[in-house]
Amino acid sequence: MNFPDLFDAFDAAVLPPGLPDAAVLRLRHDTVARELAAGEQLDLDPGRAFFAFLGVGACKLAAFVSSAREQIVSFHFAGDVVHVPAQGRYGYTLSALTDAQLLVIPADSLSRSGPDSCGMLRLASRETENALARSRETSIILGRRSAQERVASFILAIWDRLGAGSQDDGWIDLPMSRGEIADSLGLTIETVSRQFSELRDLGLIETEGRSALRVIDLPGLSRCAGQLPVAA
Amino acid sequence: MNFPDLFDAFDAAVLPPGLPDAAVLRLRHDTVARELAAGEQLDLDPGRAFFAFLGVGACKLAAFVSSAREQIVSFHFAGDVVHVPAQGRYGYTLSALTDAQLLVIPADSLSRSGPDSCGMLRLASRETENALARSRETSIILGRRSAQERVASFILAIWDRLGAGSQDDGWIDLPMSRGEIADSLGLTIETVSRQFSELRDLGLIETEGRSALRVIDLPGLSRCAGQLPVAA
DNA sequence: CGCTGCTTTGACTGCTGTCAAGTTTGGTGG
DNA sequence: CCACCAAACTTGACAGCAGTCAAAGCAGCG
Repeated sequence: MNFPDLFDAFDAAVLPPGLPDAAVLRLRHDTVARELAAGEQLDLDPGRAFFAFLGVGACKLAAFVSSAREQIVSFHFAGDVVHVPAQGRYGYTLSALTDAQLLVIPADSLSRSGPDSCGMLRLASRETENALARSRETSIILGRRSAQERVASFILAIWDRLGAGSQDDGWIDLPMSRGEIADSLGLTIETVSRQFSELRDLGLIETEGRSALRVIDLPGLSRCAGQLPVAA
Repeated sequence: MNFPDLFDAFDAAVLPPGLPDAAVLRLRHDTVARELAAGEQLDLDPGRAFFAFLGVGACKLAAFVSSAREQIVSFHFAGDVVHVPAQGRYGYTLSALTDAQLLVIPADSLSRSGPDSCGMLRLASRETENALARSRETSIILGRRSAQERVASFILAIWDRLGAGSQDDGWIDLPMSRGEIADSLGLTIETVSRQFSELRDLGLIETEGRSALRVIDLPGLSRCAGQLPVAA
């Protein structure tokens, strides 16, 4: 996918309808396309915040905590808009899990003044709010859940995200390693592996090779995740 | 403080300068003042998102996880703007730790269309972004830190927030209980209490009664918190 | 002064991290 | 097509930290 196609996809999927052409054109002007190979990391000015629209592939947003370990803030897939914050107490990096194509949009280009920029601002506000909601859910999972609940929650989330549109045989491919799963759940590789094995032994999931995964018993897995129905 | 005083404080502290009078007036019209006694909970439409400006007092924003335990998302103090999200997977509540006075502003009233509303949108966007940054830091702390590091981080954060403007003798009053601290750090009451005792035995802090606290050795406490200097 | 609820401390258990082998996987080059 | 290799994954043994259960100590308040 080249820049025009990527931008069109972005326009169709994300931009609110009815934006003035001038605003879209200016946004298009500020936007840059990037192609990342699997494992490659997006190199940006750490002092500025960005939004990234992921057209193709899968990415992780990670905070640098120490040389030994990073905390993965979120995983993203085709069609997602990622909020990459400016460096505060921690530095953030966006890296590709698979070959990826994305658009990079400086956050301040969405919030520039001007009579026609309200739509852009609303977009930025909405995406930031989405990111906030996801982040707060992450906090809840990290604060209160056992290893098994975390892994089960993770599988459910990935299943929700990748299972629907995937092939009909019900298998999905995890684009991230066990280590990356561990880094996103605040666990070690070994514990993640053990929990995968246990969920397999319980007959809730099936795995094949490093990355193939199938959920057999969705309600059972939800129970393992400690999911409560949303309080009415 | 009555409504006009509260709103003036909000205007002075938060609203960007140069907003059109009409926009400020409309915002003022959509804004409601609330007074909460300690322990009381703000009762809002759970289906809508709000911003709250805390004029006086201290509050906690909590997510309802199970009947046994809540996850406290953040603590807030006089002058803060709190983002109270609409109910998603979890319901959120804002409760007063001390007697509090606050302004409640529906989030959509900041994002309503109109040529003069860009300033409001920018405000909403900025506040949401602040909340996101704090939430991501929380995730990092919950995911990767030991009990002692969490408690030390918590004390440092509170000290930063309350220590500066406080009395000159260097004591601050914690408005939250050990249980609430535990709920915000993903620990149990007993562990929090043990860590307070240990930090006291280490000569890093001093406590008196339930709520009085003084930091004696700030660098030492930072070391206990496992703070890394921001990577250059 | 005595109550109630919060906090502290102690003993013990269990989960998860650490360390250390094995085993599998998927790719690479012969 | 097969053999080999490095990296990723799995499994086991063990230790340590934090949770659980229980009891005692305090603070604030009528």
